[in-house]
Amino acid sequence: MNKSYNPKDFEEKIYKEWLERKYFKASINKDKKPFTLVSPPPNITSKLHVGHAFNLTLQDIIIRYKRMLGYEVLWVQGTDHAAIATEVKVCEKLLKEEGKTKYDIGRQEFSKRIKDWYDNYNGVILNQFVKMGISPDWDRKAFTMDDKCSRLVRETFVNLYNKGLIYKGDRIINWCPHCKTAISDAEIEYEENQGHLWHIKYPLKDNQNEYLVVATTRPETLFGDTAVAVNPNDERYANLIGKEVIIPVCNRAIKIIADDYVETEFGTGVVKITPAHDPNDFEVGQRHNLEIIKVMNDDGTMNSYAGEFNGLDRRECRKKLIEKLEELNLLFKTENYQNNVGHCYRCHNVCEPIISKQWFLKMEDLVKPALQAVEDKELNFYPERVVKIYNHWLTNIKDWCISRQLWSGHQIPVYTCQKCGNMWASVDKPCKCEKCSSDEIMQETDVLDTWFSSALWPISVLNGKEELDYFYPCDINITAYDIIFFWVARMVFMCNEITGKIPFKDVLMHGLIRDMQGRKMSKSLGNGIDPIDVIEKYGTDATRLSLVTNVTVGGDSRYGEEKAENASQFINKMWNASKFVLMSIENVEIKPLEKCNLSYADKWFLTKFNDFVINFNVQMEKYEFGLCANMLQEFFWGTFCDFYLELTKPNLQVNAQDTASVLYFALTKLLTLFHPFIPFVTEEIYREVAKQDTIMFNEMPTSILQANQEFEKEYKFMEDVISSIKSIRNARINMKIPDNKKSTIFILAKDKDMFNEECATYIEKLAFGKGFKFILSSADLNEECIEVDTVLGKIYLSSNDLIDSEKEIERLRKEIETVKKEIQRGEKLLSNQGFVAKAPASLIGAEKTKLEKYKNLLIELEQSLDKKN
RNA sequence: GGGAGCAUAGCUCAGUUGGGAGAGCAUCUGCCUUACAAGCAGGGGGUCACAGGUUCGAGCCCUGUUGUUCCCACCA
Repeated sequence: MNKSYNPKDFEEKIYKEWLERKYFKASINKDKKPFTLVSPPPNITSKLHVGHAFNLTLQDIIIRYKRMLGYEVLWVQGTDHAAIATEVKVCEKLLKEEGKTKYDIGRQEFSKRIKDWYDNYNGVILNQFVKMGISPDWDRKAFTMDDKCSRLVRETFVNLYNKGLIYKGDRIINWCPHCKTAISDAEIEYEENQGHLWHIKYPLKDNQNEYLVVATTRPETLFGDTAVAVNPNDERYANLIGKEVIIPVCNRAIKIIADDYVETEFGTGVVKITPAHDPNDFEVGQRHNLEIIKVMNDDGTMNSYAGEFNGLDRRECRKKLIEKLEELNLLFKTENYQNNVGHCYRCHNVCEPIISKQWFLKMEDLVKPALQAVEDKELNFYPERVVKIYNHWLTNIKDWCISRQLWSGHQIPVYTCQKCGNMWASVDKPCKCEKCSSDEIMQETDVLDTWFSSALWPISVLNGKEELDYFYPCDINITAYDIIFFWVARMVFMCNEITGKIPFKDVLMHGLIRDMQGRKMSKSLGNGIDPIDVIEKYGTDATRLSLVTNVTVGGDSRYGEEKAENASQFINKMWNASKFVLMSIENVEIKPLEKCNLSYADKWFLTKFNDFVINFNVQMEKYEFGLCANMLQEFFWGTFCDFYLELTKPNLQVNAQDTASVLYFALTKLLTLFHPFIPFVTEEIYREVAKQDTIMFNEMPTSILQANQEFEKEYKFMEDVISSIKSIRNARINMKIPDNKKSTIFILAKDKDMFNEECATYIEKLAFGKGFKFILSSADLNEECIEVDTVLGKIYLSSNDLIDSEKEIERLRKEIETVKKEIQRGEKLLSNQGFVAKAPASLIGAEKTKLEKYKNLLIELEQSLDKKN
């Protein structure tokens, strides 16, 4: 092993070897139980960011953990085609440079460009992912535009279409004028907007001196008004119902109608009804058979209905129209008004609710089993509170708008005969009409929402029925909570529709990574951390460990580079401890643990280790990876290094073979436990220490001790030894005894049977400096010494040079105070009738024992103090 | 408008069915003790947001308040 830890020495090398040796391969193996991880693939346009790094680390931890527990693990990585994002990039970068639009080159050529672009980029993101050291089966790398995925998309569509679950219709949808496509409700992000509420006069047709005042936030839509509405019970306007008003500027007459939808209290109690541009107005229009007038073009400019404003952008039109209304004295007043305006989740431009002919997937029936599965605990969320969000969304869901007016993506597999008008869905492109055999058939031009294909991912990554039977349903989906609607919910109901089975049992929804101030990382704030930079500086292991340490299930976490530095320091510690073990086992023939002659220290450590491993596995099963990472580090550093390694040092001199064998056992088990978290360094050390090819397939320890091994007596005694060591260290520091003073130590032990040479050595080595010599004593000493009371008994340091009487008296006084407080506490607790009556007996017993102990200690301490005075 | 999370040491956070407030970083003190100064040993530092309640006992359970973050929602 190299002298110091440097991840650059081995991380890349090891990953290459893993790939060459096909360690990540997953295949049907009837001797093993499968474990399948399915999580949303990254967008092909992505760059690895901290969120990905965190997500991938969690996924790889569970995959490696389950692999080591003996499962046949399957984890497929790949990319999602992200139609909108890609199309925008190709249009606005590639084509713009050529001075062309997609319409100039036509759909066929454009599709070719898109494909080229995908071919170029597919793999870029995955190569970045490789840097995280993850272990998916790369041979199965998938892409949502692959033939296999595409075919499943078409099959699913046809199936749903034939069941009558997919329909085409005119509905109000969200239109992004920048992306020039419809988007679904889930893709809308509402942002607070400091806008205005304009009160506009609509003159009565019969008496143009009188008018109704209509309040609106989107005045430019007035060109599409086909009525104004009032509440039927609103007495103010009762006599006007059925009469007509004139739309200002537009000068068209529309009816005054009555509808319950109008709230009397809001605004003026009069609402302009624009069925083409507002979902509520659309419904009102349906009820009253109103005409539908669309006043905007696809790019957000006004059309000819807007008269003189024709061709102006909607925002520009609004400005000019208000000016005009003011001019005409038709603007009654303007109020500041705060409302929520929908923005496109991709380009962040304001979207327009607009009427449009689109394809929809009926949600009502699909959603039922998705809700039922959660109810039946067939589908579980971690943390559990996510269930509420999931249920709420699914119970209030509207039909899903699945069509997009784009040229990239899966084209809707619906065909229309130009001759007979027959419309049908087909998986493969038909060449003739199925009814009249005409070859004049046209395919729908729209493509499907990217999430339609994404939702099929758990199935589309599997090959054929046999794999489906073995690997599906999957075990877990690990995802950030921000895409629960896009991915998780849709995967559930779509996959269930296809297979009749919920696609995964557990969903682990982790939090988001924020900066140290708790802000979202974003380009505009410039507070983002590039995980590649962190990896460059501290290595993959440290990056991974820093991401998962100190996080809770579902909780957001704050991240700064210093966390990677801490993790790196820990790994360095592990490196050095391993070096020590390596030195110790050199030239030693390693014995199996059950044949070792165990020391007190060994028994103590193994007992602690055993408890730890059991608890570790319990937490891992609960997906408490953050807690596990903490526990591991604490155990390794605090228990293994700080105590056990130190305790083995004297034993190595006396009994090298047994001691080294236990050390070897402990280290290899520890490395195995750590491997899912920090795969590279554990592999590197393990190869060196165990002379094996890899640690990757080691059996994950679920216990350390055999069932018949009981070390309780030794364990308890060692706990006292350690406690005494701490007491002595304390005393020494308090009395400022320098390390280089020579002295003899005597101990008056309470339990002489347990107190052997071995335990004496532990105290000598760990509590004192090298100049101290230890002697087991049987009587009180008369000469003046420093006396330390410990749980084991009195310990005396004999050299007069050491004694600083004042310091010692001070220390004794301080300790007496502490002990008195303890006694007070115990007495108070035990004299509490309620406590004695209702607390568990074991607790009362423990408190009594403690009180007794402290009382005795107090007597001894007071005697010591008397002697001094 | 509805819902959820969070509030614990100077900072980042743990705290598993209620049973003596913890870790890391930072700070202070003493140590180059043959794995490790990226280290070792030790110390200081907390009204567990606030106010009630349940209980023998509350950081933990209940109610309310405040602050904060987020999600959902068509009030023109």
